[in-house]
Amino acid sequence: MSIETTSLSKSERTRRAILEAAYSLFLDQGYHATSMRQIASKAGLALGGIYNHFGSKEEIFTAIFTEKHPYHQIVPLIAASEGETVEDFTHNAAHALVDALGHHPDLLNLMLIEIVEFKGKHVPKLFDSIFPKIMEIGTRFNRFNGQVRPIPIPLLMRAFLGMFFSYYITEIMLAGLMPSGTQEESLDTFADIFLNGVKRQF
Amino acid sequence: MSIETTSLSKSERTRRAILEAAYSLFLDQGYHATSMRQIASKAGLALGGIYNHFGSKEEIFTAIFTEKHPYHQIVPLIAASEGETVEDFTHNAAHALVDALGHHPDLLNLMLIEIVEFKGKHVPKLFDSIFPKIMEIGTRFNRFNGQVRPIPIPLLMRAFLGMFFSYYITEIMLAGLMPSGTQEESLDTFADIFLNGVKRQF
DNA sequence: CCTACCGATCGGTAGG
DNA sequence: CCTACCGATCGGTAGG
Repeated sequence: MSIETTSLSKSERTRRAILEAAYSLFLDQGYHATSMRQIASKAGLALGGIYNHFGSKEEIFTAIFTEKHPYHQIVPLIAASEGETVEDFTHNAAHALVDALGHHPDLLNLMLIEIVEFKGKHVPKLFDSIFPKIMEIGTRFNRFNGQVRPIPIPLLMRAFLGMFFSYYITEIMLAGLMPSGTQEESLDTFADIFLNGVKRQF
Repeated sequence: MSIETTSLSKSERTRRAILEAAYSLFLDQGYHATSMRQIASKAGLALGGIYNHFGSKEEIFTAIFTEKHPYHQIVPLIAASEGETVEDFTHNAAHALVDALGHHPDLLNLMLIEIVEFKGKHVPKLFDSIFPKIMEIGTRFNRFNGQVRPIPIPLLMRAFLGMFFSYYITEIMLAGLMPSGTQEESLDTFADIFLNGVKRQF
């Protein structure tokens, strides 16, 4: 952010400020509970000024949803993970993810907002740009031929991503309430379960 | 609903009507996008009438969250599932759940609304009433001594519930977008992965 | 990009 | 339980 910002046009910088402000407010309060006035105030301009950059409140959300969706961080990270065996790869990918997402489960909130407040209506458009990358990861698993049980690649990918969703969601819902050790241990266990779950048995 | 309703006092019937109306509206639109006027209209009374039964909009949500939370359906179903082996038990529980929840993933929405729009602030109170039941299920897994790898019971329960969350969430996000076979096949695969994941290897 | 404004709708209440 | 109303706030716009 620091390097880029200085080289952006003033209009572009304002646009980013609006997106950043709206992004953090949406994560914190959800979409409908966030007002255009809050966004304007946090972005440092008057209410009316927003409409020079976005046509409506929903247009702001759409821009955020497609530009800042965690998929854009998650998928490349997984794709960049290394490992000769399924074990290595799964663990590396799992930890790269959690390291990068920090322990900020609210990154998932963008997706949850989309489900709760928009009934997933923006998903199809986003999906088009992401599907190829997901299948790319699928081929990574294919390379571990014989190490993985015969599960259709799309389902395997769904389960792999699902592992993270379930980790984060149960963390949000149960964090601190269940006596379940540290977060790292929990993730390791989740990764282990997935790993043993997809591995071919000998 | 049919048998009970007739034996309830008029006031109690109105209360239920309000809860039912609000429930379906919340699932459909989320909390902040649903107005008290919509709830009143759908429940068949005037706006002011609601306040004879609930002190505020949030009080309605709190009542719904604690009374109609899917946990109340999920946990007993799992507890009632049978099976001599971990395999049988896991599969029976998984299918009992999906049969009962129908294929209505939006039942999960209550929980997602709580996360997105309330930041989980009602969870602790709900958790108190549910924790014992969850641990009860944990002891079920304990009975399968030697069949399951040594995973702390709370973590095992978290992973088990997480399996369903991830199934439903990925279904919402990817349903129809990914070429991944029927829903039943997908659930079976999810259950299989969990099962092989927690099973002790021989 | 701001000021000043629009009509609409919000949650909630008084008074009967 | 309804009618009629409250002040506050909403998303959005005109005009400069």
